[in-house]
Amino acid sequence: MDAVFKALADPNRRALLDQLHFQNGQTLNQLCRHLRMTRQGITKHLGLLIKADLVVPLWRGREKLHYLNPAPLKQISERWIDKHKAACLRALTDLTKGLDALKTEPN
Amino acid sequence: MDAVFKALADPNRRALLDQLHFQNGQTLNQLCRHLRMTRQGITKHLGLLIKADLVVPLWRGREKLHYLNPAPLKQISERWIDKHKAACLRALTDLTKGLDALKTEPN
DNA sequence: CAAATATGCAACCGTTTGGTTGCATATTCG
DNA sequence: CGAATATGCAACCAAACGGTTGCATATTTG
Repeated sequence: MDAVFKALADPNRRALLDQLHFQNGQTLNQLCRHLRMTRQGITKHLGLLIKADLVVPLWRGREKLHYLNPAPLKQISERWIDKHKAACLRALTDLTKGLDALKTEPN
Repeated sequence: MDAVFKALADPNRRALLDQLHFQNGQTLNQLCRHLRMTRQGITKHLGLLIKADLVVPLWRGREKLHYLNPAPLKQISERWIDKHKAACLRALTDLTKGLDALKTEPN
């Protein structure tokens, strides 16, 4: 869970996910073409994505294919974001109540 | 957008959001009681949450009340996670296709 | 087998991050 | 007003991060 949030924190890693979203199962070298960075740098980013289980590597000979795994994103959405989304209305009423309280008891 | 992802990357900040989710509109001192850290440390974390617009501060006298703003989470969910969730089935078929290709052309 | 290709691993380095300490400022209360 | 309370601001520090360079390893190809 923490690994997923951390993995999503970097724009380059999100770009890698987007790239795989555009075409799944790309090799490391293929992914390197879309990002101006060293191969080794990208390897590190992919390492975090793999550790967070957002990407699944698959060896074919000397090539390493990379596949998206949407499960962790689904989990985050269900177990975290939806919980906060559900409180959307409540949060707004709380905030407006706070503002009202500010008006009615200005000091 | 990037600020939101970065803000969510730290477990302490997620704990602060959870705490506000439990009780909205808490002051800085109130939030300090639930996290073993200096007040100044928490101030920094809250600063990032506020900059990411996940938390809205509201001054009442010398107290600073903190309210959740669920809008950015909703955006992330809609514009990012759902997009990837939609590709869930596709990603799985891609992966199994990759595995099949591996079996049929083992070398 | 030798050359080329695809990747891994480790060291290194500047910058950011997470957290602290110390002190200043503003508001409330007796 | 003076004391207590609630917070802000800045400097500082160790650790993590993002990225590079250099070299090693494995696989394919001629």
